[in-house]
Amino acid sequence: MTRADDVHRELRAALLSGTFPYGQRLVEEQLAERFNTSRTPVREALRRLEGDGHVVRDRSGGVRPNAPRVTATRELYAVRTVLEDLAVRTADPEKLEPLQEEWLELRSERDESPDFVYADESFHEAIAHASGNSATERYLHDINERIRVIRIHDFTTVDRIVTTIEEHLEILDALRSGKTDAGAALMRVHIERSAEVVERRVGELLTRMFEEERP
Amino acid sequence: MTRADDVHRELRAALLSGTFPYGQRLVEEQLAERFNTSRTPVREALRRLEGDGHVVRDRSGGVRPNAPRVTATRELYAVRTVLEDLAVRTADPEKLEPLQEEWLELRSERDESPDFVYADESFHEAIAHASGNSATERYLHDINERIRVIRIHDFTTVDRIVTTIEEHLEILDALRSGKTDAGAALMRVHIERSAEVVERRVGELLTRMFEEERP
DNA sequence: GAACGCAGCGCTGCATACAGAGTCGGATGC
DNA sequence: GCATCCGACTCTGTATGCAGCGCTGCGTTC
Repeated sequence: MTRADDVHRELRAALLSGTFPYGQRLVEEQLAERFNTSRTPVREALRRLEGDGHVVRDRSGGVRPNAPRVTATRELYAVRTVLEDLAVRTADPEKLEPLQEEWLELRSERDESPDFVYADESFHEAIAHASGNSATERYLHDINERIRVIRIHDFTTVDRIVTTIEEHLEILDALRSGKTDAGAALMRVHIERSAEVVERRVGELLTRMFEEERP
Repeated sequence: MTRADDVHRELRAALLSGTFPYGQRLVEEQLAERFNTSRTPVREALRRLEGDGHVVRDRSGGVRPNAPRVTATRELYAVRTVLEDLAVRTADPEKLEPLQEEWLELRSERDESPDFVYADESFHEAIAHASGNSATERYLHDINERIRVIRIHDFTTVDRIVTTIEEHLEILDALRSGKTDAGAALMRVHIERSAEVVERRVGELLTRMFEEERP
């Protein structure tokens, strides 16, 4: 674990939690001081975050947090839908047993943690993994990284969490009984529902964010 | 355009053309000398290439070219199929007119350049662009980058080039007359054919590469 | 003869110095 | 009062030095 790894991980977490306003430039030297290191590891972390799409550079070389946009989110959901469809259709049902157990437990626990988005991501990535296609897995992971900053606000109500858990279990039921088409259809509806909720909230969310930014 | 950009671009081209044997370690200092610069831009370029999937790091920090594998190619083709399907179905037919003109010309020219793979890529990326979904475009571009090293060997025969041109024109015909489903079906067949040809050749190709590598 | 240890070295990770591009604000001219 | 120019400052891009890790190969020991 190098310092560049640390900075990358911590800075990403900070970006996702909204620590840095979208307009504000991320200055290498300031970040170096903040993370008690030199500019070199910070530079490296920033380049990686740029590749991850979490920051963008302006033409003068400055780096800023990448503000999520409604259009981009919609586009990512369109891609996600077809990739999840592919994953579901090629997933090996036998590999889904531990996942089912895990989510049955989650249902009984009625976990309301604000980190639910991570649990949700791991559900979808587990299905991609069960498909045995590492490319699908990688691209879905990338999409998750990009929409996480929005999706965090998808699970702020208990209602959404409960619905999500039920839908996950329905999908697993279908897949484990070999009803692939049914599972794929359920998955499609599941993702469309999430897209709707997210889209409804992202507008006001961004408005609020940009208002906070201007003192 | 910084030196890191230059090194990134040139090194990527060198990797795709097979300049560096797959087993051989890419040493920062040697690359710096080769590109007439210092280690810093080389480091940055290597980090980006790592993110692009063109190089991999071993646990001791060394960087090596990422060898294409049959499995990985097959997985990438599976993802490509569903993304091209999405692109075709959402492409704006009106935006395809210049593309059709371009490929009608290509047909009459019977271009047999070894760079045909780039023309082919630009066809598929143009359709993704016409879909107006930049995420689709980005992921398809990424896939093209990853399979190019293999696909270069897809177009070594005139036959494959002629077939490809005809199929491209059929797809455009269907899409421009509003027959979306037909276009999508044609595209699917088109890509499956390419996958078959590639898969048939990739085995022997890799064998040859690894033989050359051992003196 | 095999296994272990140690020294040498090659390479990466990190820190820091320097140069040049970009930016902002103040002074100056109209 | 407004536009413009100039200079100081800020920040990035690049070069380079240094420390430490890990590998290799040789010698030693059992």
